[in-house]
Amino acid sequence: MKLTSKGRYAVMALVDIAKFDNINPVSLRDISLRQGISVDFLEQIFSKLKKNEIVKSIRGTQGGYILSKKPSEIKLNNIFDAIDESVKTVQCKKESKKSCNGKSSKCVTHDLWNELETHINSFFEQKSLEDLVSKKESRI
Amino acid sequence: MKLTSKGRYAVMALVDIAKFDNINPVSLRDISLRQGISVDFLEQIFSKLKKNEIVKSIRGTQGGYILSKKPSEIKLNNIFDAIDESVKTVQCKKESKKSCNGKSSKCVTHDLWNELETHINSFFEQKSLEDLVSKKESRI
DNA sequence: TAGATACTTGACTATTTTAGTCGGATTTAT
DNA sequence: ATAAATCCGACTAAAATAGTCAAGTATCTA
Repeated sequence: MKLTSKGRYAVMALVDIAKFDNINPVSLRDISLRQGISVDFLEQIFSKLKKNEIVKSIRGTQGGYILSKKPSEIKLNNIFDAIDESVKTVQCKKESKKSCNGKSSKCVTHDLWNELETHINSFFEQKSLEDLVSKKESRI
Repeated sequence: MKLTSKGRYAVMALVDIAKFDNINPVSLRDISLRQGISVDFLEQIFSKLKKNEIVKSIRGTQGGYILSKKPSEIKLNNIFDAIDESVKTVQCKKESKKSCNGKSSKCVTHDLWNELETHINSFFEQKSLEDLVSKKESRI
């Protein structure tokens, strides 16, 4: 199991935006420079983030992106869902019924993978952008 | 993030073996028939499982594989480690020091990915083959 | 209003990973 | 001897990943 660059970059970029005041939009160029991610790749990612209302865009000079919610309201699972990078431990959800015939171990492991998926998602559901940003600021 | 077939198959195959008494070796052909996994692919997987002492092999007719430890002593992380399928949330472990320059968000997310890795691994470390097999037997 | 900046969109591509396949060799019970 | 098994390494098709590229549209500023 491994995390993709797309997922990692999405979080990095959003943390980058969250660090700044939400007043001024942050351009992809700035994020690109600070985080070392190509603008073209960021465009792809932000296209989906926008479509799923994680960010809002402002076009034109001095434009960029701002978070569409407060950092505390943006959980990691929202981000991963938005960019189609959520956790998948089984290919076919409907397979469970067919294969539970006693002979196969699929039945047993199917439950296992679902448990695993739930376990990982609970992590993503607990962490918000604010958790990541405030760590840096070390507030009381 | 997703689970690979190799990892899923490895667990399925080992659960299959664990269901039988550890007296008689189980051939890959039998596992193949029961679980619907090609023998050739199973060979690859078992080569590594053997190298990492998860299973023992008996060659020749009536040969096959047996678990080299008790099901309760084989944790999922042992299996995933054996087949190089462990969790990887960061590419480069040594990158952390270089990139923590204050400008980048890498520092923050680096900690996050490590937390995630630990979180997932704790799941794998708790689950043993026995947990999976006994679920089927529904003992008191 | 010209130009620069920045988002928008969709197609394209190289590389890597995945999920196997294939061929042949060796070992061993019957 | 032969059949059933593990062993071993090379090979490959398909999919996913990690981008790149090109052409457009909107908006601010001088």
